[in-house]
Amino acid sequence: MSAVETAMQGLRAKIASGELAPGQKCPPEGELAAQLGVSRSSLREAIRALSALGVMEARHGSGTYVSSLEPAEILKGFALLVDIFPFDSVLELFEIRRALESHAAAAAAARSTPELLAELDELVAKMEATENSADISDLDARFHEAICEAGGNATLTGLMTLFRSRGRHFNIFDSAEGAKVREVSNKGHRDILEAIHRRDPASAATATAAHVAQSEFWLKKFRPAPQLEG
Amino acid sequence: MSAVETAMQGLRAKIASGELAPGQKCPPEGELAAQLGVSRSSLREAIRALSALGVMEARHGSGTYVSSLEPAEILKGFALLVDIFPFDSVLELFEIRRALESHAAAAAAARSTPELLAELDELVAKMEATENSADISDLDARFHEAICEAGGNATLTGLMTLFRSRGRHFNIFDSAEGAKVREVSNKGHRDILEAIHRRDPASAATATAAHVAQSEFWLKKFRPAPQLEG
DNA sequence: ACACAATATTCATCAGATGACTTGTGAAAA
DNA sequence: TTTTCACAAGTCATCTGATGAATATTGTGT
Repeated sequence: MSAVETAMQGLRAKIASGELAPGQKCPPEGELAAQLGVSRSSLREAIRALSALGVMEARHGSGTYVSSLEPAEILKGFALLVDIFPFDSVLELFEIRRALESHAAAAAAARSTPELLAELDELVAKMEATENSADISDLDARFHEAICEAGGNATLTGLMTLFRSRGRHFNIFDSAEGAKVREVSNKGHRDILEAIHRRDPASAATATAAHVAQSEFWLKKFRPAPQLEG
Repeated sequence: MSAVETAMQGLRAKIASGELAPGQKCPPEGELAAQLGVSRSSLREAIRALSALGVMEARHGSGTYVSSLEPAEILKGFALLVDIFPFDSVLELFEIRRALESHAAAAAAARSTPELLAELDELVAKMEATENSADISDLDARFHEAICEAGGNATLTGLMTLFRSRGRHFNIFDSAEGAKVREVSNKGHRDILEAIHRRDPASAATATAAHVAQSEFWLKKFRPAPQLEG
């Protein structure tokens, strides 16, 4: 086994065994490298790899820490990854969104609270009141996220937020038929919202599936070039 | 921006722009480091991070290559991650499995082929014929994977295989009520199989949801310690 | 008790040297 | 001609040591 693999396995073992608990500070690089029997360079590469996976976090001047290990938290680090997926794969993500967001919407409808309904009402009203595509995109993202959160599964919520992040770069609200897109999108949100108001999980699920499918349709139709910032 | 971040962004940009295409070989470390304006050490850490994310692959003595960038392929690298998730998070993964595998099973039922049916028949027959828990675990995994594959979404298939990988470590077939577990599990597989034979997507979905829920129930009940190898 | 400066700890980066592995080349043998 | 083998070049892997930068701690003076 290579030195870096040795270090990664060693760290993984320390974490899995509880010797290094989530949030805990690790020994300094030099000491840790000695413990694991590798050089500081190799240990640093191992830590860098685990950092990329969201398992550890190195803070300059302070130390290296084990992260929370919550899937929802870890998923946030993968946005960079989704950005470079090929277009066809993005379409596969939409199918997954369709299934999972429907599921979450049904759960949200079953357990909705006045607070959730109030927030969703406000978001939909704001979306219908503006034509600024950036604002709409933000409101739309929050609308879907709030429903996922209400579903009660933080991992699912994180996964959906991650998958949506790529779609947002395509800015379908800015396309040639932007007005039409907004109109149908608003209608979709209304349908979902009403189903949740009625505490109707089945309708919430089908409305959400239809809405996501609609987004997918537009994305396929326009297939605008993604905006790569940075 | 730190040196390693600079290198990662640079590599990401080269990949996103197509300068480095999937499968392509990168320039040697020294040259790449010079291009990006960082030291070899920093570049190596960046490459190590991208390797952990499944975006690149360094082959000793040969060179560094850009990976296929297929989500299904990239997901395979995350098994290490799922291994260290806290137990409660694993339960959240089961809810996701329930939704997604149901979806895939419905799709598989709608588009099943004689080849798929033949394989599933054989897998179920073998599972019913043995009591070896390791074999059963393998066959069970293949059964679910084959159905996901038939669903036609490679990303979804990869995601499910990843999520299942953690559950397998718990070896519920070896628990105190192993015989009972096997019996109910086999019944669940029969139900799913028959629904697919009948080309009945709705039944396939509900049978799959019930089967996954059953697995989740047992896992909660026994909560056996995971076997950490390595 | 508080503010602030000095000190210590720790990660970040760089440079250079050496080892290990892969690959292609060319010569020798079949 | 084809196959086999040794060798050399190219490349990644690892280690060491030194220096810089950010943070945490300590001590001091008010």
